[in-house]
Amino acid sequence: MTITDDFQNEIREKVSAALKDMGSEGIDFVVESSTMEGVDMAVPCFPLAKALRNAPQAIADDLASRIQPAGLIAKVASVNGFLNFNIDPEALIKSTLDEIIRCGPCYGSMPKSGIRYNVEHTSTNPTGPIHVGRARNPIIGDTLARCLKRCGHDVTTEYYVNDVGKQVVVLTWGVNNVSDEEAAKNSEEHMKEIGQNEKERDKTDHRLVAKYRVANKLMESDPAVQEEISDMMRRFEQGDKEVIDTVRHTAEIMLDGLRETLGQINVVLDRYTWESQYIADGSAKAIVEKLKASKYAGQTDDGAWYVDLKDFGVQGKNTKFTFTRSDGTTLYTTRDLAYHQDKFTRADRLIDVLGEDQKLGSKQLCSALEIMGFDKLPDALFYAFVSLPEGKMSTRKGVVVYLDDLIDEAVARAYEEIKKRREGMSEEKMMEIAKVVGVAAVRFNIIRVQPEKQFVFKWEDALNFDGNSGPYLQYVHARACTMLKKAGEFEHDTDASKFVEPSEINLIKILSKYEEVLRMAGDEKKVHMLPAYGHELASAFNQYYAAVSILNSNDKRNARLTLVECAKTVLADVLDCLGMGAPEEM
RNA sequence: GGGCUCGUGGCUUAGCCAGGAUAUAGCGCUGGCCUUCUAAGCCAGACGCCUCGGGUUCGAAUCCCGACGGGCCCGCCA
Repeated sequence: MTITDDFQNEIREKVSAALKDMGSEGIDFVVESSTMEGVDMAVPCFPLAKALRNAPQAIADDLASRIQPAGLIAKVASVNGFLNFNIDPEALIKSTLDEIIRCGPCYGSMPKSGIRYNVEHTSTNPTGPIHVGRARNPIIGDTLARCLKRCGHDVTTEYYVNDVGKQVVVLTWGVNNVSDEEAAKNSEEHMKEIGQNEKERDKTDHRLVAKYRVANKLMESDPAVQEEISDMMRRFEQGDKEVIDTVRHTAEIMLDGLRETLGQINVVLDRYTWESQYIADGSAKAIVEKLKASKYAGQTDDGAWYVDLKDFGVQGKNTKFTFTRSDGTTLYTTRDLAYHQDKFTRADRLIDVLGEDQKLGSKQLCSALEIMGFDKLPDALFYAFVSLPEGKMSTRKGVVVYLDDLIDEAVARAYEEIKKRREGMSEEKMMEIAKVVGVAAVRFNIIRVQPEKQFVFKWEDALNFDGNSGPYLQYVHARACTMLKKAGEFEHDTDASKFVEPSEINLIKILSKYEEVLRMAGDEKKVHMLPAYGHELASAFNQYYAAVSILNSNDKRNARLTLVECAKTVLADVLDCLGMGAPEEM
């Protein structure tokens, strides 16, 4: 419950009472935050016109005359058919600042809900390094998880590792049969193809993917290799423990590389769940039996089982959702059902962060769970694909930017900036800050765009450190920190009468909105609201900073420093929620 | 062929779900501001038939219908 909620409730009560006075009890109306400058909340009176048989302006005038400013309502006015309200600035200022001082980093966070959330994200196939197209997934997923925690939920993040299927088998064959020399040669060609002169980096995922590329080529050109891989596939399907373990082991090595990359951008997952587990423990088979027993189940002439989902809103020429092959073995989707069943034993609500290509699959999954009698279904957050200006990202066509390269480039760029402006700073310190700043630029650039919008990756934008960017927010944090350091000890002063500058009142109003933003970003899954808020906050701080001399302000010094500290506290939490560091200098 | 989704200044983008007053911000552009708390900054300015056409409404960027343009999907793949 924020002060804005209280304010809104007071307006609601007053307007209801006034309407009752006017003999129109119980009429519905809305209280909305106003876009007009100098107005906080408004009740549009146009919808009331019909019921009251009067002009909107007249109604607003009438209502305004019946409502006296009291409590949080400082001013009531009738303008153009709107009933406008202003919040008591003193109450807003005092309660906001006191609350931030009282809560510290937890300001804006909501009380424990007791709800267990499971956020599955990233889950890329362990067959190659993460490229910027895939990077949207961990960044959205990790940010959402951080927001949900602040909404009071218990959140677990999870990566579903696909260690079953042809791709990982091919990878495994490559790792065991392709020589280092062959891989190195392929690596060189590949780097030339994607237009880079450097050597492919010495990191497990990059090393292994070279062997995967070679294996794929050999499989196409050499029937003997094709046969070996098919044989492995057969043994895998039959449950040959040796093959299954080898494949899993390979996937684990690959995953080490991916985990390292994710760690670079501050994404750490709580749990890794292996797809092969659901074959081993028989739960995928149990799903098959359950679905077979349903009235929607059927079998093709070849013996493959499916459920028909035409009654579940699945459209198109093929409404059948197949869950076994004709030989009775399970499919990826069958295992995914077992996986979701498992997740529901560990969490109350599931969120899957998925590429938009998974939309139909996700719907089918939900329908199948419904058929099996699940009362709760997973929720999905879809994001549109990332492409490059030259077109769709594709490792095969050599149109690709690896996340590792993007991070390196951003950090190098940040290092240049620091070196330019901070003479005499130690090399070590500069590197440390560059890392934090570069990563922030990368994450911010991706999270700032609404997930459902298509995203064209541009180096120019990703390496932008100005304006609406991660480093911009960090810069403000650093500014606040150095100012507080220079100020030394001071007493908190939240006396509202000391805050009179428009820029400081604006800043405080923005601070007061943080909880609402977290609720939108978390519970409403609108993750992109958070970077927008961060920019708004940082921008307001910079305006304040430019307009008011803070350290030399006599009787207002403590009050202003208090505001700087409060802004710093909130901004630090915004940065943390975005998975970005909050440097004290830069 | 069918389904889903996006379309907002030169470029990127908020607002759309819960319709309201002058459509948000950034990049880029023009001009100004560092002997004063970090100029990764601040201030001022130019730039918009909110893709198009209908409809609903006192009122539409927002809701409905239709077109056009981009993306994604319609495997006994994962």
